[in-house]
Amino acid sequence: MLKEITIYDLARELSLSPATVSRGLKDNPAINKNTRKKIVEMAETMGYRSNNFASNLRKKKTNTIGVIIPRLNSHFVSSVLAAMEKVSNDSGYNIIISQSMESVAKEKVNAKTMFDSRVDGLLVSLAYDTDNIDHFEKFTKRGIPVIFFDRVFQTNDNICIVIDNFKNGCDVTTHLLGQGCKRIMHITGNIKRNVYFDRLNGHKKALTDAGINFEAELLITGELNEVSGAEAAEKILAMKSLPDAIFFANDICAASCMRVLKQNGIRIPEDIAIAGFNNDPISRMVDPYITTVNYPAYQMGEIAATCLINHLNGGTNIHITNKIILKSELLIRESSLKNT
Amino acid sequence: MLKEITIYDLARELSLSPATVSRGLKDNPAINKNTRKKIVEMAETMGYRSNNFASNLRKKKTNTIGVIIPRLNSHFVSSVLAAMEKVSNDSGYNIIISQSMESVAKEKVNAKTMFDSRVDGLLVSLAYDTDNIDHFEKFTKRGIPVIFFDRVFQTNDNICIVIDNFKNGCDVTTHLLGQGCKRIMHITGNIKRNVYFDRLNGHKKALTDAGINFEAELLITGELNEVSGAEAAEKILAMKSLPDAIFFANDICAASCMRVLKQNGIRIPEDIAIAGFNNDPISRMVDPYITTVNYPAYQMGEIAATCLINHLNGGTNIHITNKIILKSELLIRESSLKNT
DNA sequence: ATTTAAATTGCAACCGATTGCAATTTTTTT
DNA sequence: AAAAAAATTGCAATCGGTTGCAATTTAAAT
Repeated sequence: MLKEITIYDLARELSLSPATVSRGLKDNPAINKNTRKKIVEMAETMGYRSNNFASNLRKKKTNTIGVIIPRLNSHFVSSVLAAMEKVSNDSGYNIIISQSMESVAKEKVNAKTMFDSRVDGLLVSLAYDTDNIDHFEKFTKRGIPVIFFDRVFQTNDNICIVIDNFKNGCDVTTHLLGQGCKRIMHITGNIKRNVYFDRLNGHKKALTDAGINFEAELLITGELNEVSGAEAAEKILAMKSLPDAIFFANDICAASCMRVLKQNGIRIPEDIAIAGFNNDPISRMVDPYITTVNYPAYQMGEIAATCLINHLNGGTNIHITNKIILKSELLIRESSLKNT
Repeated sequence: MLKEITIYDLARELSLSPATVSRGLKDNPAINKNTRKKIVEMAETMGYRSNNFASNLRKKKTNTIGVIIPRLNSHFVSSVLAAMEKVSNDSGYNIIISQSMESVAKEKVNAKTMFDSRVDGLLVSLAYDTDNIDHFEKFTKRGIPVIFFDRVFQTNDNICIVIDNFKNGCDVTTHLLGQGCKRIMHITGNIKRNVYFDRLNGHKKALTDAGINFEAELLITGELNEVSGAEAAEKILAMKSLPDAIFFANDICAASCMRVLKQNGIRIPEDIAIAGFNNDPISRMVDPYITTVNYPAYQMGEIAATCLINHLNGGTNIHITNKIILKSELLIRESSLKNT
């Protein structure tokens, strides 16, 4: 069990003061170049490693960013996290990840844990049923920046990074209409959640523009997972008059539903055209490939983290910006192409 | 911007010493029950939160566990992490996650970062090409426990948590043989990696037991991802004599390959039976469902974390155990059922 | 050679919780 | 009621790095 080397050890060895050693290691411009060189070399040979706790204690800064996500189980989330991790590490920040498991209750607990661990900033994508963000107030009150991404709750003084769900929803439905579809179902999640709310409204807008009435019967809200996809299929098969297209708010649900429909002899896209959302790899694994909306997950993570870190480093002031909208676009594939 | 409350503030308010307050908050038995009660209440009303850095600095313990994984993009990894997170949080530990992106180089950097952040323990699943674990030596030298899971490198003095890949590999192939298959391909990853090596050997064993020679032509090693699955399909379609079964070392690759085969008119399982590995959700999203091996991911994460934390808390001595093997079993589905 | 300015380095107080040991108070025993 | 034991509480040092300010050294200006 080796002994830990401190700046005091280095100082003694170099006949310098700990203050000078500290500054030398931190590239403080007040330190002479040669002195710095000696310090760094000695640190190297003695196997010194800085003690973050001592440093954090004094600086009242943890160099840690907290990330709260609903669940760590989609390609989307994985990509976002990969980007956040890269950006953070490159800037000398650590990240702590925690999952709300789609529950506000757990989200609140997680927020408290993050608070108690004194993260310097927070990146959050909200749970399924979160309908206010009071539990993040204690952060803003203490001046700890919180940035929301994807699943957001917009207020006047928070920052959100999103895609244009309304426009994308509208694009998908417009595309389906363009394929001659008239009875378009929409299968989505909790419409209290911005992403689903906006996609639905985009869908409605496209219908209205085409002079078609939105029928409540053609809307199903659920969990948007594998199981609910299969359930949706059963419901659809039981309908007296089938839809000619289905727009899902995510690809997993679309793929799962499509499978059951196919098993029941429905031809995709001939009988029913299908479109999903997210460009999850699964959309390219099933037959036919599913038309979807490409979601710039990696970029979203990158931007969210960069934005937060810039702010923490005193660069750009975060509070000038209020909303960042990333570009996302419709990817048309076989599952929705009726006329070729 | 609220001021942070410290034990000194509580002490002043209660006319006690900081030492007593500290003990009171930590349920030290030396403190009188009534005093403790007063302290806790005052802490509550004043909104006190403990400063981990001061505590860590003094105690030389971080209450943080590091997790290094190849990549955060599979259902398997997500499940493992979910479990680790739960167990850790329940025991008052934080976790830091980092991805090696399947590269030893990055794995080494990550290990260094973890070391410098002074994690109390480490949970590791190795990268694709890691073939020694020297970069974890500095941990063991300092008495920091390291537990390997899934992708491991077994030596005499480390702990590994795994499934019986050999047996499972053997089971899969035996099942395929039982369906009357004779030319069974195996598509796998880098066979330097234990998991792939063992599955391959299990496969060979089953063949040998059935009196069938292993043909090198029937083995493909690759990245085991979506792309490599499609590539494998092309290779197979180009073979003069097709295999009658394919055993993939993961489900993603199996699903992707199956899709291309189907597009080329190959019937699954009639022409070629297919089996995967991991019980990834995708195995139940494609048509037909893919026969696979159920991998107890959540339990693996749970056990790995529990084991580490028990050790850290001075419970069981980790060094008595050397290897933990979890139960995993073959899930037979349509993709491999030739005779029904 | 002096003065003035700039560059280096050191002093010493902090950051906030923990803990061995001593001091004090309370309870029990004789 | 005095002595001994047990229960509480406090003192003060410690963990290791940071930083405002002062002190010293070196370089530039007069």
